[in-house]
Amino acid sequence: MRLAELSARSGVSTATIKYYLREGLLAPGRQLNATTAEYDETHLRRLRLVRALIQVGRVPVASAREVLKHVDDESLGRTIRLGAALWALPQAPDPDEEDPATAAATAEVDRLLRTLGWDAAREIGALSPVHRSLVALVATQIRLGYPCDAETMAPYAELMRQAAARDLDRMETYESDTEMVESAVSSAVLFEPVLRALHRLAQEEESARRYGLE
Amino acid sequence: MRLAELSARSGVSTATIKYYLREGLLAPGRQLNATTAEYDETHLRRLRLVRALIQVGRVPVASAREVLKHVDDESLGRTIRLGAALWALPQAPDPDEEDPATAAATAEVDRLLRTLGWDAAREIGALSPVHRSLVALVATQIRLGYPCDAETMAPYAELMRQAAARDLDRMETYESDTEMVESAVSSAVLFEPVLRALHRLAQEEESARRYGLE
DNA sequence: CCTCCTTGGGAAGTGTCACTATCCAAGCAT
DNA sequence: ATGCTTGGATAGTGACACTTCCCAAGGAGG
Repeated sequence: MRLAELSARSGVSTATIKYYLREGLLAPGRQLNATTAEYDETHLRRLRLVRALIQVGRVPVASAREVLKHVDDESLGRTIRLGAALWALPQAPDPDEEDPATAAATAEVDRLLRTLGWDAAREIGALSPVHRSLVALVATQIRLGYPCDAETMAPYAELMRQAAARDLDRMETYESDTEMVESAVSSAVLFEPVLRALHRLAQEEESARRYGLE
Repeated sequence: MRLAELSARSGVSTATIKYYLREGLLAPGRQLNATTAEYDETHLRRLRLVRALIQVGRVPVASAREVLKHVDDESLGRTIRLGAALWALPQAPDPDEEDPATAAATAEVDRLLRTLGWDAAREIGALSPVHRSLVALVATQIRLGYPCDAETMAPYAELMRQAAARDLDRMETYESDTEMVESAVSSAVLFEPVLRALHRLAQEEESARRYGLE
C-alpha cells in the first residue's frame, strides 16, 4: 500500500499523513526506493488511532506522541506501560495551590477515598495526575458554590467503580500487552466520550419521563 | 466593585475581562460615568462560570456565548431552556453518513435504546446532538475494531441511568429556573470531568487490587 | 530517448482561537 | 497639576493543526 492508498483508505489527506510521519505519530513505511514507500495494515490501524486521539479525544499532537511512545515501548512491564500511556493523556489543569478552595477540595477527596476504602488511590495520591485533576475539579466546583463533598460524590464513585470493574474484565480478554495497552488508550479516549454521551442521553430520557417532552 | 477588583477577586486579568465583555460573555457593569463602571457579585459569579466553561470545559468562546444566552433567556420554559443550553455545548463531531460504520452504529444504538426501553430517547432520535454524537463515537469504535454493541453498552448505560436519576434529584433542589439551568450547565461542564476522574481513579484502584502496585 | 505524471520529503505559509499589548481620551485622587 | 485608573478600540502574539509549495527522483507512455 502506498501513501495515496493509505490516504484513500483512511480518509486522511496525504499532506496530513506526511505531517504525522514527520511528527513521529506514525512509523515510516518500508522504503522501496528513493521515491516509494510501502505501508501495511498496521499503519492503517495506527493512523486511525491517531485520528481518533486527535479528533475525538482532542489530544494535542505532542501528547499523542508521548502516549504512543509508551504504547509501543515493549521494554516496560504491563502495569507501568499502561499507567505511563494513560498518564500522558491530557488532564484537567493542575490545582492552584494558592487557592483556599484547593485545600478544602484536597480534604474532601481524601475523605471520599477513605469512605470508599480506595486505599491504593490514597497511597498513590498526588503522584497520580488523575488524583490531582480530581482535586482541581472539585476545587472549581466549590469555588462556584456547588456542593461537591464526599457524600455527594460517593454514590457516583461507586457507579464508576462498577464501570471500572467491567472495563478491566473487558481488558483481560486481550492476549498481548501491546493490544491491551492500545485498547486501554482507545478506551480512555473513545469509550469515555461514549459513557458521557450515554450519561447525557440518560439525563434526557429521565427528564422526559419526569417532566414530559413539551 | 470596579474592573480592577473584579480582576483581583476572580484571578482573571483586566484585559481578559474586557475581552469577555466585548464578546458578550459577561454583561457590562453599571456605568457610573464615562470612565467608571461598577460590577457586583453576579458579575463575579458569571465570570467564574465563563472561566470554568472555557478552561475546564474547553468550550469555544462562541459556544459559551450561545450557552449563556439560553441560560439567561427567561422567556423560555424550563425544559426548553435547559435543552437549548445543553445542546449548545460542543459535541463530538457529527457522524459521517458515507461511512458504512455509521449505519452499523445507528442500528446498534437503536437496538440499545430498545433493549433499555429508553423510548423518549428513541423518539427524539437524530434530533438530539447527543444521540448523533453517540452514533459517531460508536462508529469510530467499530472502525477501530473494538466491540461496541448493544450488549457491551447496556450495563454501562444502566449505570449512567442511575447517575442521571441522581443528577435530576440534585437539580430539583434549585428554586428558580435560572439557578437550575445554570447548575445543569455547570454540571455538564464541571461535574462530567469529575465523573471521568472518578472513573479513571476507580480503574487505577481496581487495577492495583487485581494486579498489585509493582 | 523524451516528456509527463506521481511519489516522498521538507520548508514555509494559513486559519483559528484565546487572549494580550498598546494606545487613547476622559475622569478621579492627592 | 500630575499620576493614577477607567472603558473602548485595534493590532499583535503564540500555540496548534494542518496545508501549500517546491523539489528531485522514479516510472509509464509515446
